[in-house]
Amino acid sequence: MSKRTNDSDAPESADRPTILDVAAACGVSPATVSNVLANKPYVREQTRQLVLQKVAELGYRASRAAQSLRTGRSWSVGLIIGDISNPYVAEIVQGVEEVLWAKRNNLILCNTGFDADRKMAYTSSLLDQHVDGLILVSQSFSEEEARALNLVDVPVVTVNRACEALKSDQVGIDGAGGIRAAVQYLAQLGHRRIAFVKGAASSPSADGRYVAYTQAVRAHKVVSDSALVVQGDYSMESGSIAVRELWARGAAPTAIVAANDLMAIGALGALKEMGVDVPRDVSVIGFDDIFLSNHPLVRLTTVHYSKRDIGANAARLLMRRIEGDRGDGPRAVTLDTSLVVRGTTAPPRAVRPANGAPMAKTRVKSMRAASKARPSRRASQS
Amino acid sequence: MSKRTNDSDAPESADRPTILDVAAACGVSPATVSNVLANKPYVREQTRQLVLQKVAELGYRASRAAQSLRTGRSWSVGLIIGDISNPYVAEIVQGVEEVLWAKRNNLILCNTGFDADRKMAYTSSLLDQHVDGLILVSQSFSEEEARALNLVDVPVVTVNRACEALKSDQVGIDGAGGIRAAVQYLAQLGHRRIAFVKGAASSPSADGRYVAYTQAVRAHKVVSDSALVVQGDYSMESGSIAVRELWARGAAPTAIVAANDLMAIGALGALKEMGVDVPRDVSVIGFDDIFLSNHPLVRLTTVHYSKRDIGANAARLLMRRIEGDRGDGPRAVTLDTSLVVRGTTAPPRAVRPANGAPMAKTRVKSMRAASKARPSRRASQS
DNA sequence: TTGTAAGCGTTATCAT
DNA sequence: ATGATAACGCTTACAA
Repeated sequence: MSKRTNDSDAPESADRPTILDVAAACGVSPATVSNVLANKPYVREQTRQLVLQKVAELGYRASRAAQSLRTGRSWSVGLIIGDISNPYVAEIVQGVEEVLWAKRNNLILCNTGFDADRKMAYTSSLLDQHVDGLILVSQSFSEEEARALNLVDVPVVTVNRACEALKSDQVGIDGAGGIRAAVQYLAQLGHRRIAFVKGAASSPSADGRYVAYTQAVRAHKVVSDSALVVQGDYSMESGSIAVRELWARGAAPTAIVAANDLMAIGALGALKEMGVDVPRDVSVIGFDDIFLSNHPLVRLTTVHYSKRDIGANAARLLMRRIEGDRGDGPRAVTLDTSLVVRGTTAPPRAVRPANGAPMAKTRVKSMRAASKARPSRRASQS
Repeated sequence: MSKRTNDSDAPESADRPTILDVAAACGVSPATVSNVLANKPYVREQTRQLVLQKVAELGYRASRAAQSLRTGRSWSVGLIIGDISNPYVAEIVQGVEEVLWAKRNNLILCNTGFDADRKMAYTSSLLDQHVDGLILVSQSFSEEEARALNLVDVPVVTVNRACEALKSDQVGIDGAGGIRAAVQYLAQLGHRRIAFVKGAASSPSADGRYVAYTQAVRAHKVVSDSALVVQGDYSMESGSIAVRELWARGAAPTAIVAANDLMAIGALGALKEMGVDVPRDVSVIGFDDIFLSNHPLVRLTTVHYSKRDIGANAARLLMRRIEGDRGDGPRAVTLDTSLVVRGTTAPPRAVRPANGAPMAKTRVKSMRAASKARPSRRASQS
């Protein structure tokens, strides 16, 4: 019998039945109930049925706290992100959520606002509760931080950033390939003065994209001029400022590549306010293909990749590690990008009469966008 | 002494120190360590210092699982939302996250995709882990669901929806007041044919906004015609469709009020494609003031309210209950709205010459937008 | 002011 | 195939 007061006269008692209640109801030991619930192969079919029935009857649900305490697993993973209201982050979260849900894991969301203290506090709180793993989006731990947290044993995967301190798995996108495809496409359209709006100064991904821009500019023999490069910080606002800066410098470009969509869209806004027509006077290409970019009012040509896949891949990588995969060193998955041509790109004014279709709506794989001759190559291999 | 193998010769052992290790290191009992950590008033200052020091030295952190098991509290709350990639949801989450963080509570995020089965599965999983409370965004439990989950005792607060089954606290916005202010503003501008795009058919908030529209139309003696009302579902797509439907019906309106921004923006897209100029040919007002709406390319006049405040209020209400407030019945907080006049509204063509400033950028409290005579009144009181 | 000991609800290791 | 029993790491009476 249960030690509780709820006997059969009061079956709807307020507090939850424990495994002992189930065991008592079945006339078996708690261990057997546990074995049934864990699908152990050696329980007699008859007992299994009985237990299952009583479990349903009593509405028994195992206490996660007790399970965690006993097994050391919490069936939850921590997701540490910088800014949940950034539209592309939401999609990543969705991808993560989906695969975790499939494995009945919980997602514990931590929003740091890119504050290092909060990141540390959150992480150690997650460690307190024995999360089975950690996913960091656009964040990383320094050697020092990793040491302070004593981040041993708990699997970590980073998104859009490497973490040298741990040798953790990571998933990212081929940012450089995307930028190359964008520059190449503009070059083929006839543009010679292609400006670049850089991402946040502290961001590794921003560096990579900038390097890719400079390489592509050289490769396509297009004008390379430091006056065409302006620093942004990934925010929409900084895109507007960048454009004004560009024009203030004199020699305006005929095309602009921004390191992300938010800045490209900010640029679009500034251009509109300045009375510069897109794409007639200037072409604009972004990076990310956020929700907003496909809107009829925006129709931004941009580098596309699946945010949801990023999240899903991160979660899958993590689950593999959690499930015991100690395989060869850190794994890294890099997702492909593709250029989506929408309404903000066209040949520059000079060559325009000779060339049609400024509003093409095709989506093209990065390389194909520029080089019809070799349809099977990808930007990431160029 | 600790029963573990890590004595002072191997202080950096891999597995985490327990309270016993700390107690041993201090030469006190585990209870004392616990008391120190719980800030019990009666511990000797000297002991407190010693314990604190050793705790820091060993890097001891209490196991949440053990604490939960013992105390029944988990220091985490579940947040059940329909669609995390909806831009306005992200801001609500941010508000929730902020107040939970302040109280060092965890946020467990559950994305149901508005699927009832997933909602139920997630909820019972949250219950398994003894979450201290639940926040439901734009969702609710039926009597039956509530019974199936045995949702007793765990505090719940709903956002943008009531839950009659529980008599839970709720936070919402004065949607009706916002819609009234929108209609009133348009009427004062001189519009007579004001269309309305309804929200999702199953949504209580959509009903409320529609009712407010009909009342306002009557109050302002503007044309009331069922041909001016079209069903949407809160999606951008449905806003586009609604506009085409409206025009297909013949007598086009001179103004459109949409039950949310996404639909209003969809409408803007369709109007652009149809060559109908906004605001010259038709005015458009949305509801929500999402991030997108303030963009230079969009500049949507809309009903504003603080999404972050909604989240913060929900979290605060919940924390009060968790902390033991059993006060008088369900509490409800209703946040104010205000009309933000941007670029998508102007007087209708007929009266336009007589009236200026179609691009006013002022933000106005709802009522003031329409009635300069009584600047202190609010839409919610009209 | 501090220590002892019971117990929270599981699961794992033995026996049987 | 099933049952005792001992942890897991903490908090909290209660005793000292």
